[in-house]
Order: sequence, then C-alpha cells, then structure tokens
Amino acid sequence: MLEKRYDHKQVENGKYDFWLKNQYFSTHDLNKPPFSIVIPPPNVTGKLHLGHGSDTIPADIIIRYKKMKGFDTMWLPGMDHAGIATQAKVAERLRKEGIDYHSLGREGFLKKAWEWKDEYANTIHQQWKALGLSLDYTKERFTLDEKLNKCVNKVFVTLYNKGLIYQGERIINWDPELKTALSNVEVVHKNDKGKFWYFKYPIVDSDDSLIVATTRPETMFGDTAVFVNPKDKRYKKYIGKYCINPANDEKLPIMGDEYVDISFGTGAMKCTPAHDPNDFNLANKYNLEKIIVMDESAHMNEKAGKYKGLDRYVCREQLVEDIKKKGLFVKIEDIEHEVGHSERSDAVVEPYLSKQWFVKMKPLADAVIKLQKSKKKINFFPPRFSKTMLQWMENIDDWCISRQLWWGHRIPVYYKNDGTILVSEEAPKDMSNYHQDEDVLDTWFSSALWPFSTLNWPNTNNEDYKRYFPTSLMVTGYDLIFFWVSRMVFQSLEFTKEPPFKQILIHGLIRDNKGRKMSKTLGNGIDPFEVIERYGVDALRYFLTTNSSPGLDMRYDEGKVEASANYLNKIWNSARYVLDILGDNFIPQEIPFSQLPMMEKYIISRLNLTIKNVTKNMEKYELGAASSHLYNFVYDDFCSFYLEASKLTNQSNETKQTLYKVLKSIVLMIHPYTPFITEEIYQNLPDHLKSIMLEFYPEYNAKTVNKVSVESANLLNKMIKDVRNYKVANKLAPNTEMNLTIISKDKSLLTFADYLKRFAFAKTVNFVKENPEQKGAIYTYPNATLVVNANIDESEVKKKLLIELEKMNKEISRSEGLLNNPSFINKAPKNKIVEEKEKYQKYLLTKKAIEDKLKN
RNA sequence: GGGUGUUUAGCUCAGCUGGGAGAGCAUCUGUUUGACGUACAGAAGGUCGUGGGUUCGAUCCCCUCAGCACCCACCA
Repeated sequence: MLEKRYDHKQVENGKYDFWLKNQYFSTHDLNKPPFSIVIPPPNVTGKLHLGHGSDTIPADIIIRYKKMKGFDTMWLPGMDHAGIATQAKVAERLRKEGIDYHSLGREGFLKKAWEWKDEYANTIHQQWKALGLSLDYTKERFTLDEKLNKCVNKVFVTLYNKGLIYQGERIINWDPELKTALSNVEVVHKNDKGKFWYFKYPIVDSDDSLIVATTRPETMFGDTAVFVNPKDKRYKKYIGKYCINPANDEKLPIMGDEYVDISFGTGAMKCTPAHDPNDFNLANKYNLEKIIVMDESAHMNEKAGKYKGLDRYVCREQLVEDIKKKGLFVKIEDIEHEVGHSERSDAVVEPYLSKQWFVKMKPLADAVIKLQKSKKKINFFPPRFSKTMLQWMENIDDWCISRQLWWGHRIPVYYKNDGTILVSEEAPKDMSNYHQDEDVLDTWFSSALWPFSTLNWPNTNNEDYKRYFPTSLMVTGYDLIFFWVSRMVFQSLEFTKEPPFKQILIHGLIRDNKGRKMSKTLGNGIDPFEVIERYGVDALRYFLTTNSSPGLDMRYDEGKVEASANYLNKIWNSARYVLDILGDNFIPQEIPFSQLPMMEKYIISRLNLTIKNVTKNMEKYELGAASSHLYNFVYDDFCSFYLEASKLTNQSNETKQTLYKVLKSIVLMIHPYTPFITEEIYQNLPDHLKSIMLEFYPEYNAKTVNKVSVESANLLNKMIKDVRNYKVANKLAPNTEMNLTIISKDKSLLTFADYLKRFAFAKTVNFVKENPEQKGAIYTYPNATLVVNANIDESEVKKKLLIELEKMNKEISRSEGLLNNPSFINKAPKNKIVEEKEKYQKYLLTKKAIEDKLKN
C-alpha cells in the first residue's frame, strides 16, 4: 500500500541503487534499434548547478521515453578536465594553503590536479544519482583519459600532416593573469567605460603636428608608424614625412593606407603591430617592425624605458602625465567601448604577438556549411540555431589551440636539438635529443572529439562505435554552440566523415526569479540539491522541463516547483484511491471497448487522445507541450470527473479495470519526467513487473475512441456545473437539494440521474420527452434542456433566455456567414468546414430549444 | 555595424503548419462527495506592444515603428 502522504524522501530513497543493481541503464538489447546520447561532460571544477539540469534532465527524459518506446538506449556519461578553469581552481586552493603552484613543478602540480579531479568526480557522481539520470556508467569517459589522449594525438598529427594545423607568430588574445593564450571565443567582450587620449605627434622639420587618439597610451612604445588615409585631404601632404612619438621621442614614418577611417577619431592612427591585430596586418603589408612592450603578466618591458616593470595601467597614468608635461597632450574624452575580458579570469585581455599553434579553419568550416545546406544536415531543435552556427562558420578565424598551462593534453610536438621538429602520436623512443612542446591544447580541442572519442575511435571496428555512432541526439545550451557544438561537427566530419549526432536539442539558460543570470558575484545561484531536499527531485525535474518552450531562457520560480510537487501529490493520491478500490484480489483483464459503459468509454477515449498528443510532442522533444496535455487529462478528465464519477460504479469490474488501465497509463506516460514517484506507484500496481523501467509506453489506439460517449460525458459534466453555478448565483448552499427536469428525446440521458443526485445534489430528476411547462432556471444544450425547478420570477427567466437567444443568433449568423461564403467553402480545409457545419447544427438545435421554452 | 529572440490575465509563462485565447501563482466567495486542505467547488481578471498589409477570417503570416533581452564584430 502507498503511504498516506506523498513523501518525496521516502519515495526516492533507494530507487536509484535498485536501478543500478539491476543494470537497467547498462543492459543493451542488440535486437532493438539503437538510440544514443553522450552527455555534455561537466567540468570537474566544482559541483553541478541548476544549469546542468537543463542538459541532463531533458536528455534523461528522452532516453527513458525512447527506452519505453522499444529502443536500445545508451546514454554515455563523462566529465571534462576543463584545462584553464581547473588549473585556476587548483592553483587557488594551493595558494590558500600557502603554496605557490609553480614551486611544485609540472609533475607535482599535475598530481594535485588529479587529486582534485577525483574529489569532484565523486561529487558529480553523487549528483547525477540524485538527479536520477539513467546513465550507462560502464561506458564512462574522462577527457584526459589515456585513451582519449591517443585520439587527441592522432587528430593533431593528422591535421598537422594535412597542413590544417600550423605554428605561427600572430596576435593572439593573452590573459595576463593566467598567463596563457586564449581563443577568440574565450574572450568576453564587455562594454567598458574607457578614455580616448589625444596627443600631438610633432612633424619632423615642420611646425605642424598630427593629433592622434588612442585608448591605450602604454602601447605607444610599440608604435612603428602613423597611418592616415591617402584620400584624406587634411593629411595627404604628410605621407612620406616623419613625426615624433610623444612617448619615447622616436621618429615614426607617416604612411598612407585606405584602411584608416577618415571620420573616426582624428583620422590619424598610430600603428602598434605587436599589440593590435589590425596594426599587425598593416605591419605585414608594409614590412614594419613588431615591437612587444610588455611581458607575459602585462608589465612593461625594457622597450618602455623608465616605465619598465610597471603594470600596464600604472604605466598608462604616468605616461599621460609625462606627455602633459611635454605639452603634447591635447585632450581626453570619455568613451564606452567593447573591451575583451578573459572568460575565466576576467582579466582584460592583451592582444599580444606570440608564437602559438593554430587550426586552419576555412576548409573545416566549409565542410560544415556544405553539410547544413544538404539533405543530410543535422536537425536543430529549434531550427534557427543551425543558422547561428553557420553564421559563425562563415566568418571564422583560425583557432588558437595552444595554452600555456600544465593541466591538459600536451602538444605532441618534439623539438630536436638540431632544430628540426617531430610531430608524432608517440614520443620518440630516445628522448635524450628531444624536448616536448611545453604547452597543452585548448580544452575544447578534446571536447570536440567527445562523441566519437568516447566510442573507441579511432578503432571503428567495434560494436559500440558501429552501433551508437553517429549518436542520435545531443542536448545542450545555446551558449555552447560556438565553443563546442560547431567544433564537434567539423572534427567529426573531418575524422569520421559523419556528423557527430543526427539531431540536437538546444535549450536556454536558467535565470533567477528576476530574470538575471545566475552568478557567483551576485550570489543569486540556486542549489538544485536544496530544491531536491525540499520538494523532491521529481518535482525539480518536472519544473525544469515543463515551464518554457525550447531554446528560450526560463526563470527559476519556487512557486512552480511547489506546483509541480502538488501535481505529483495529486497523482499519488489518485493512485491511492484506485488501489484502494481495486483491493487485493484484483486481476487485470482487457474488456472489449464496445462492452464498456458510457463513462468508461469516455475516459478511455480521452486517454487515447491524450496518448496521441503526448506521443506526438515527445517525438518532437516538445517536453512542455507533451506534459501539458497529460496534465490537463490528469486533472480535468481523470481526477475531477471520471474518478469522482467512478465512485458510483466502482464495484463493477468494468470500472475497476478502467481505473486500473487509466492510472497505469498515466504513470507510464509521466515516468520519464518523474521516475521515482512513478516507480513507487508502479510497484504497488497489481501484476507489475520488477520495475517500471521494463515497461512499454502506452500506444494510441484509434479504435478505442468514441465520440458519442465523450460528448455525452461532457454534457453530464456541463449539467453538474450549471446546477452548481445556479446555486452560487442564487446564494444557496452547495449541498442544497434541488428538483431537476431533463427535457430530451435521448434515452441514454436517463443514466445521468444518479450522477446528478450525487454531484449536483439533485433531490429528484424527472425526464420528459417534450417541453411541458416547467418552472425554474433553464439551461439549454443542443439536444437537451435542463430545468432547475424552483420558484423564480418568470420575467427573470425570460430575460435570461432572451440573452441566450441573442447570443445564439449571433453565433448562427457568424456561422452562416462562413458557410455561405464560397471562398471559405472552396479554400478552407475540409475538417474545418465539417467542424463548422457541426457547430452550426448545434447552434440551431440550441436555438430551437430556447425558442420552445420562450413559447411557454 | 550586423544578427537573433521577445512583447499574451496583477506576476511567471503556454498557445501545435491562421478557424472565437489557456495554465500555475496571486486575488475574491464558499467547504460537499469512498484519494488528495499539497485539496475541493465557484468567481473575477486579456482592445494578444504600435500602425499598416495579405486573407472569407490574424495572437499566429508579411511590412513599419517602439520597448526589452541576448549573440557576433578589430574600428584605432
């Protein structure tokens, strides 16, 4: 028996271990068609937050659904080493312990990092368990595993040999705090308040000067030219002359190039090739020297003369003061501009000339563009995100993949003492003449391989790879489209000739209840495990997947989690009632639909229509829409109406069988959303299997839908509501007994009497075929009239009837307008025309009933 | 500078390829049934952002404008 109260803790306790013990997540029936998902590997940087639920919970729901639909599902778990992020965290912890991580050396630090990884992997495992995720742990991977390292090396070497990886000296994004290069996507542009300084650059052998504006005066030590637009009438005459850099008094050539925007700033631009990507391009074009003026921590170097050793911003201030003293300062302007910050450290990124490894993106991106424009394209849900990815691909720069870190896949490049290099999957046997490149690869380099590296690639001749790759579906957030999704796609196309997944479901972000991003600095993050503690994981899962439409952000709303828990409580209690009615000796059996009474036909019909709608939406991964069909069925059709009505007939086998069937179907349908409570209820059903996880999803059966019964039941429901309304309107107690008369030629309405007595407190129910005089409130329906017999003012009754008549006339003329409109008849879809004709008939019948009453 | 999304009840949001707008919470009345007070019964609450267009018919499609949010981009 079920406990009296739905207690989520009691319900959830032990279930996950039970599933694990029975290997429901890891048993694969090879006779079934496969359905596979790989998890977006969470970073081992810390605990899971609410956002992780928006990947994993929808994925779990889909996996459980597909399993019940007869697929061999395989959901592969794993975690990401998260190079920069983890290294920063480990270094931070060491710092708190008073240890400078450099002092440990590479090996010593890595040992600490692995300890950290084990600790957080353990936490994450606990959390996956708490979320109820049906992950196949036998296939778990970690991005820094040896196996995956082999994949990474193979990919690197192959791309290198194809000329798609190269080493180059270019301007990259430098994080001066973490002292590493970053890729473009790891730079977050923020609108910062800055200043625009205007300085005079005196022209050599002249009294004139050029005024040049800059936002970063400290880089002036790296200036090698001043550019103007050759079309600029103001400055044309200076091209070929020299001016003096006010920072260091060096002579700078004044050069012309169309790149310069005449209308921006003063129209004269300083060129700092080693600290600005555009200037770098100009320098290449004109063969200018590239002078680096800072060290790796963004402190000024010897090129800055007396400012050497100063932080870039300190130098900036002092330099401006010194230029002022020279009389070369013109003015200062406040501006707002986009400034790049490191995604991880938030430090202002320094464009920095540096030797790094790059992936040549154009050919790889082109393959993705070609794929998405073909019939074999990956289906995005919602589709617009494909466009997001493509636009990025169309404007892509080469990818800087080397990082000056220790925690990561080390670059498989070996430098020989003689200056030659060896790019190889394996280290040379005799390392004495070699040293390996010190850098590691961008974390996303290995993440990009995840869908196939986890399935034993490059060994493609094995069951898992052949069966589960390409994976069926990816579920991830739109914030990862550039970082991860697009990179998985091009690497997969390049190395497996297949897309990494056939479909991808993109979700939005979870925000706080004010719509703000959850962040540590704001302290507005929600700990999912506190929510689980209070409301249960089923309620959290239900909340997270049913309150928004795909691709849109949602707000965390505790009230809705509570509402979810209430819904589950509703299902729980309906189950308690049904089980109580069924008793201990109940044996489930199929009763032919045609033999069922009207009410049973009605609820079975509605159940089938619900199965149809839910399934349709589940197939589209419209989890919110699917659940709302089920929700409405559970509340309105089942609990509020059928279950109550069943109290009159629940000793009959037909009713018992029906209650059982409907309850079981509901529990099965909602199981993917709320696995714990459904397992608990399921195991209390008669004739149950060992676990609900062995069950199949209810199937829609068009033969067990009967429209007449549905209409009949709806009419009864309407009558009950009308009587209740009558009492409220007349300030009568709800349980006031009334005499009712039903005027109808339809004999089947005789069965309404008992229900009306019970649920509308009818004292008597009289049936008459024609309309004899009846005093009281009158409610008209297409083929019946209900009279609540009472002594009421006749004129009031008449007034109400006239209002109803007018309403009906309006509907009739609307309907006639449509039906007499040839273009409607010609153009509208057939079913709409049929629908409208049916409505029209109903209106006419109702109108006639009203008119008959008015005659009396 | 490009691009995307969004604007529906007091609040948070649904609304399926166009056919008389729904839920949860909040509010107001009232407790009555063989499970549920985490409940039940009822009520109130919406010119579906603005202006146009297409259509027999528009919350939905097209255009305009406005507000809000986000993404991309090297403007010194």
